[in-house]
Amino acid sequence: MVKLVDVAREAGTSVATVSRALNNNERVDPALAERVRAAAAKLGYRPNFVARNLRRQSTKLWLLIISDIEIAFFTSVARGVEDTALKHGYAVVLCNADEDDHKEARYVDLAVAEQAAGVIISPHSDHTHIERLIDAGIPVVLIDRGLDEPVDSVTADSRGGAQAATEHLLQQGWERPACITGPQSAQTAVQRRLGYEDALKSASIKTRRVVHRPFTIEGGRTATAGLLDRNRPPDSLFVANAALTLGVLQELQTRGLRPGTDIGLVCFDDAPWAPFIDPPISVVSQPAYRMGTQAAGLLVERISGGRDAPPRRIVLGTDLIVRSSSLHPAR
Amino acid sequence: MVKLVDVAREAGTSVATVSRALNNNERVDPALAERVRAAAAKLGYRPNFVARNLRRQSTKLWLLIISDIEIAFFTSVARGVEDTALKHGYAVVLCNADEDDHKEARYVDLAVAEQAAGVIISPHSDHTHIERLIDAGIPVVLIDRGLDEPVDSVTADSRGGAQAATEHLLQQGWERPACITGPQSAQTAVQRRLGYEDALKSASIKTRRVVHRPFTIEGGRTATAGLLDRNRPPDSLFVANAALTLGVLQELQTRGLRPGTDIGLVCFDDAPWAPFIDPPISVVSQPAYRMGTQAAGLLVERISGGRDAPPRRIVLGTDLIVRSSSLHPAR
DNA sequence: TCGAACTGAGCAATCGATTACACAGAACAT
DNA sequence: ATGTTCTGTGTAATCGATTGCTCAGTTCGA
Repeated sequence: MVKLVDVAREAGTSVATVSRALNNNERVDPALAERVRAAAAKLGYRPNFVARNLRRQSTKLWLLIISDIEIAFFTSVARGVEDTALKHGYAVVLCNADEDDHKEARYVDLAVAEQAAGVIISPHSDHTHIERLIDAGIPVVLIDRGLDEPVDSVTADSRGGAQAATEHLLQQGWERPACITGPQSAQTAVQRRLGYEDALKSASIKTRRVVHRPFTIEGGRTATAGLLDRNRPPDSLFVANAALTLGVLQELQTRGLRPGTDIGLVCFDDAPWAPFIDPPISVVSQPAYRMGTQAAGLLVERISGGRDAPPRRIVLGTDLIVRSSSLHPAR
Repeated sequence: MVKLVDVAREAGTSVATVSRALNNNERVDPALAERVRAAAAKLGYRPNFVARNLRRQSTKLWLLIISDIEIAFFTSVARGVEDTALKHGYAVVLCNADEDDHKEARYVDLAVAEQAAGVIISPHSDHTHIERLIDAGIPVVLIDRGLDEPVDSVTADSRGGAQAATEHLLQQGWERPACITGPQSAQTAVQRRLGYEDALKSASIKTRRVVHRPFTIEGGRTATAGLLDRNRPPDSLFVANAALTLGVLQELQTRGLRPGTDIGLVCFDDAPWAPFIDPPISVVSQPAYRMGTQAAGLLVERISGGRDAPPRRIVLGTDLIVRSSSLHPAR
């Protein structure tokens, strides 16, 4: 590897001058600077970030720790974060915590040890590890899931969206809805459940029919099976995420039940395939990409601006997209 | 931040001893080592990786550079890589090159600058930047897409899978297939096209009907529109990836054409939603997770074992999964 | 008993880039 | 002509952990 001292030798000057010339020409003779640049190019010099970071005690690297990379929502978020980061000269790397507390902790430690410039994280549960980041003075922005901590956050209005979705089912004429949501530990799962219950309350429906499961296809399948095997099974479902939805569809298919005909269905989180399912799925859509850009924006401000400005919580609205799966056959 | 010297002071010894005690006790008095560990724990010491990496000239970090994070195939690969990496003590971060040469170059530079222990990459095109990695002595494993370079690689048998898919269409009784594939620059796109053409050749069909597009929903849509607007439109489609497939479905829906009834359809790459589309999509499935674990295995061997062992190319088989979209109504 | 071999621990060099400080020479003021 | 300021460059300290080298003290064999 060619290093600063090699460039200095080639250009016939000192390492200090080379460093200055290559960085921002702060008072370096233009002719010399040009010679240095030429020498660096000739030798193919690439700065060693490890050394630079050690000296500067800072990096241009963000960690984006997401709770499950297989959820399409997060990949859109990631793209939003990345596009914004790039504009501000930061590189973003993704870490997949996989809904696993232990893995999340590992990545948080990585952020500290590598002295990341900032972290955007969708915390797995309330019992999270962001304290370590705060202790280490690393700016943090929460995404998708908020916490009680005084930290910047960007979330979608899960509760409102869930309520709207459930009200839509009721308006359609479905009478016995159920809710399939994620684990109790996930704030989004709880919020979506609460929104569902808000709608039931307004409609004076007493039976709750709520099932918590991991946010997975398998979770959706078993939850659906359990609900349909009850004595008084639900006639419609509000499902809290796209992975769960695939499991629901699988179980419905097995039983020969057709959404929109035999059972009403609305899901949280729009997926690119939702319009092509048989029948097309009605969904609550979240502005995933925009959540990413907003979170990145907050992080940039937090890093460069005031570190002790009061935390900001951005809540973005959701849209109900009615397709066919939620329509009642009688109407 | 508490550092080694603080721990040394607390434990009443020198930094050298603390370092040794905290690493692998190589000849440190057990009692002293215990005192050191206690001091470290009390002070909450976390090693500074930046400094460690600089000194050791090596890290425990892998970069996984994938060409598009929104493709579900890659997220499965990522999980495979990660699970294996973890077992061997490496941390993996994902970088999304987004089918963009420039972004890919940025991440390759990041790998060099951060002195990554290894890189797994699905190169955007032949004109790739892995030479820089090789020059820097960083072990590389290619995934999904191979190159002419003498580098380890793990790929799926795209050509064979495409051929099998196309032969299946022909056997079903479809007579005028077309192929919608990715950009010429992507090796997988070309291989799948070639497999398609192999099948046509065996069946003595002369008309090729091949369209190249970016691997996106929009690409699938416009390709389908273009094909159907021809004088003699195809009666069936072989589509080279899941994103393209969504675009195809969109256009077919617009025109009121139903796969398996009005037009035959087989797609490369199984997606979790494929069974639930109307009608369920026949696909060629790739062992994505296993590709990830295999690639990680190669990288581990390359790092620890011989750096100059001859490169290995692993090609994994694919499975044709017949659902309904490819069936001919006459049969 | 004496020297060789070994053990455990500390000193100081090292990784590569940045930057505080020093300093020579030019430009300028008096 | 002499002192002051400014410019551009070089020397050396620094970031924090690792590790080669050194050395005091101990063990062991002859």
